[in-house]
Amino acid sequence: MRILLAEDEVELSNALVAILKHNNYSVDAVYNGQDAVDYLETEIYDGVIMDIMMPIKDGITALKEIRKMGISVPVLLLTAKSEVDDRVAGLDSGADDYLTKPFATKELLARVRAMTRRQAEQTDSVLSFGNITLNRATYELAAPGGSLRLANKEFQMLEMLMTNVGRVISVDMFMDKIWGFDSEAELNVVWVYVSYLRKKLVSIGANVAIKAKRNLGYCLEESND
Amino acid sequence: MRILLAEDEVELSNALVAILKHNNYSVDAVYNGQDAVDYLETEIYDGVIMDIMMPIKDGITALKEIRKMGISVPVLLLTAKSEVDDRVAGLDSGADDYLTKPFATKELLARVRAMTRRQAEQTDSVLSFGNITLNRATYELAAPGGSLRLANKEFQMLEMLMTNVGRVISVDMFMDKIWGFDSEAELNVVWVYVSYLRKKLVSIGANVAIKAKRNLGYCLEESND
DNA sequence: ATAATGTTTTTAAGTTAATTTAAGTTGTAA
DNA sequence: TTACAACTTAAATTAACTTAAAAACATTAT
Repeated sequence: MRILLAEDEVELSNALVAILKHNNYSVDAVYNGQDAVDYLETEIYDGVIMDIMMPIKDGITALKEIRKMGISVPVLLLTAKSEVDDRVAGLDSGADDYLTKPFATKELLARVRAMTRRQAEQTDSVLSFGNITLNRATYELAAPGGSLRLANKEFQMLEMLMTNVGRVISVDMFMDKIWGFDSEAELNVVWVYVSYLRKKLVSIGANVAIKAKRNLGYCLEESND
Repeated sequence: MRILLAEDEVELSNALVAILKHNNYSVDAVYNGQDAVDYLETEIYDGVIMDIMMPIKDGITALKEIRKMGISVPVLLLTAKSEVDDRVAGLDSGADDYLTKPFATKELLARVRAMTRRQAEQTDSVLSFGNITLNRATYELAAPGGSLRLANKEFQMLEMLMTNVGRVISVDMFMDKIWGFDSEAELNVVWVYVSYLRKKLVSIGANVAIKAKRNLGYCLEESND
């Protein structure tokens, strides 16, 4: 689940990124309304958390612009106590929900979940490629030879591979999306999980394999044997 | 019992959520008519409390839309003293009842009870899965080996599991629906109640079990032994 | 009011599974 | 044939889950 966070207070932004990452969201952070608009124009997100008071371009203006462009991504506005009027303006401009600062992280997460739930129900809950299927709701991986449940990281790796069939995914990309830029983890973990996944794919008789492209990364390929 | 509250005044909304939660309702709060329509389209509620004056889409328009979509959930309209005419329009548009602001919380609760009573009489008052049955009116849990009465939270947990057989329910979702965002309770309580329910299920010889899907949540499964 | 009872939440210690580290092994291109 | 990238495995660490028990809170009976 990809979230764009537009918040100019660096400390708060960093804290939110950490919290959201820890809750299995992929987060991109920007620090003003203009960047938010630019990012939303070129990338696809499942939800946006946007502060109202921001330099260069405020949250309301940014929101109006993206709605005018026909981008219907759900938006959660952050407002300070004193900005009551902005709140109404925000909802009028196409926000889906708002939250008053300061807020409990628990409530933020709940609202983000509520915001993205509809979105999640619409996207395909079962991915398939070759003779394998991956259930996004249960982490169940199935093939003719059997089925098993993947662990969190295993699932995220395979999900990335299956939603990017034909493209090569670099180790860095796995690290960024699954572990986060700032992660302390060694690149090694990616290799470890590739190894685990391969073993599991073989064990259930899958006809797809994770192929290494030396110096580039990995991609999923169907083995026609 | 799930209630959708559509009220744009944040203070009032928060107060009502607290009161309703305290009276064993699960409440989702939205702050405009459009969100109310969206929520009602995707989720099932036992009743709706809707303010008339709201940004983006007013209560009457929202009500008309949901009736047009064939959603027959009971709706209680909140109207300001000055909006007498709206009241008539509201009842014409398919509202079940209305209440004039300001109102006593006691009266609100009485009306909500009245509103949901019919609904409760219609919906299955006994859930069943495997060899267990759960009586929604008496909180009685029964299986071949005996029966017992569940406590409030125990009941709500099992009710959620039984109305979502086959789906995995996350700890966060339990927290959102049963305890509410603003709850101070630790995630831990969910684990504790799972433990209680398991013990009780075993004690009455149930052939269903609450299975943990690590990192995802819990689901109910029939054990075919 | 007070005690007795039942319910809910917290604490804490034990158990299991997932994740990461680290160190050794294999494969491949220059 | 060497150097580096890719891979594998086992052990160590960390996080998720389970359960028991006690504390906090609420309700009912005495």
